[in-house]
Amino acid sequence: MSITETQSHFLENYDIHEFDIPLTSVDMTIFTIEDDLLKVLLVKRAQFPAKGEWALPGGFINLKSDGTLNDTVSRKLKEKTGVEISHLEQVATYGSAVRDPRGWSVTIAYMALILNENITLISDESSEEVVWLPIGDIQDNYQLAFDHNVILADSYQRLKNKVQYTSLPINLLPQTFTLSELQKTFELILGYNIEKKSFRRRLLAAEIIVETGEMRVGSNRPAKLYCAKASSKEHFFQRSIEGPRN
Amino acid sequence: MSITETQSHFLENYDIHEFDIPLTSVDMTIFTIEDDLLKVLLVKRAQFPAKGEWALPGGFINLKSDGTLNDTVSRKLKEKTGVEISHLEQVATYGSAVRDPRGWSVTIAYMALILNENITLISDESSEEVVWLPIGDIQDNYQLAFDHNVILADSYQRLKNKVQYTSLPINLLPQTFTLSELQKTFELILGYNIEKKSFRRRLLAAEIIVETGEMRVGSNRPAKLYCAKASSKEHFFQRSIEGPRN
DNA sequence: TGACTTAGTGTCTTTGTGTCACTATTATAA
DNA sequence: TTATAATAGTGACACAAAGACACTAAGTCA
Repeated sequence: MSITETQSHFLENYDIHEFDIPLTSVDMTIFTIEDDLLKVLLVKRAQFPAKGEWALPGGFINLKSDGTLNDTVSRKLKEKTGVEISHLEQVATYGSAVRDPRGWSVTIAYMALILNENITLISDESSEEVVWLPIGDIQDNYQLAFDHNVILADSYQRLKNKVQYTSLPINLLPQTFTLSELQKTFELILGYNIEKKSFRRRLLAAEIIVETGEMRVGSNRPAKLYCAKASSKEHFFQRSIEGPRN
Repeated sequence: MSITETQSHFLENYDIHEFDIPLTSVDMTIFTIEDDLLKVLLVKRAQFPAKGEWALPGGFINLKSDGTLNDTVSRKLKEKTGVEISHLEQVATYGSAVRDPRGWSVTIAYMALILNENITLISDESSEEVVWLPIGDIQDNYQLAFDHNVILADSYQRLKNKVQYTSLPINLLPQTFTLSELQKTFELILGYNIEKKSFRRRLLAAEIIVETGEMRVGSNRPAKLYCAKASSKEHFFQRSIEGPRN
């Protein structure tokens, strides 16, 4: 037999269930800004295990319909929020014998940023409630299912790190925005204030946003509106942005 | 029934094989420095699928003996090289319906740095050959099994990125080393030369290495020997190190 | 009209890196 | 013994980008 024939033979007789393999799922930390707070989407689980507990949304890969892991995650997000993702990235994969009572399990954790506009959260048979909760509130007062507190903390840390040297927060704002609004978004995530002049210099020098010509009018002096260049929703700066030195 | 009793009942009747779950494995890109070259460990697969092809080392989780994913990876590394890892980090997780001919599969990719000293590579029933190959050579001339060329490229990119703003290369050197040796290691990985003065200023200012008091004698002027502080094998610098401006 | 608020700028300081010529200390070979 | 090459290590200025902060600009609201 040739190598190819032998391999075909091998595959015909291959039974995936013959070996012990871990349960494998995806989970996601979906961030948005609402009422000047950084919030995360949580679901109350309607099924065992961890029935009735708060958890990050997630689920199993559909081996029939999902071609890739990204398909699985996009599908899950759409099931809960009905919207497209603005920014999605893998954070880390967690696997151990004890993190799920059903046995050895692996979960691939993602972080997503979405714009909070016209979103209606959707419950289904797997989740009896779906809500946005402020990140600080969750970390202080919520005991999440499985190891989701750890996953949440890691995702938040990743977000904070990236906000120090990328333009990620643009993904949390609408099409057009003022520099003050953008700075406010950075500050909400980082948890400290940024010097106005440094911030503006940095963003304008990067040439990743463009004046629309319109102004935001409302309270006090009108502000220039900007929109992001298509390719610049994840611009990497050369240096990190710092907080106040004293 | 209470919630707890109901959950026990659920678990007793839970059969992991009832659902379709993907095949889940780990793969690792193990880097070392040998003969002034950055090299990666490859194995020639002795088993189907991809029998006879070169691949990154990896394998399945042992649900009995491995408590965590890290256990799996450490075990695999020890099987091939017999040594402990100096630095290990998760790079990314790859999953799709087509990356493995056996069906839907997920692999969690790790990157490891090890010191190339007194290592004897070990073949076993799963790999008929185990070798160190220069990274450039692999990328130019080797068609690896599965999607391992992509995994290798991503791992190498991660390494290069981190070398620009961390002290990772310390993990590729012995206990004591000179600043020139350390600089050479940075340059090998980055692929460009660093200005000597900038490099030394940066490392000394970070206070992550200490003079041992000994000198490396040999050719020409003796050089001070340094050793890394325990906690500083992954120091993060505030700014990236750059190549020459022109 | 004047106080208040938010938008946006001018400019000096600070920090860390790039550049590059210079000194220092050894091996090696004439 | 001395010159030369090679590697180790430093001094000093230039430059880039961020921090600090006072200032001007243009609106709202009483």
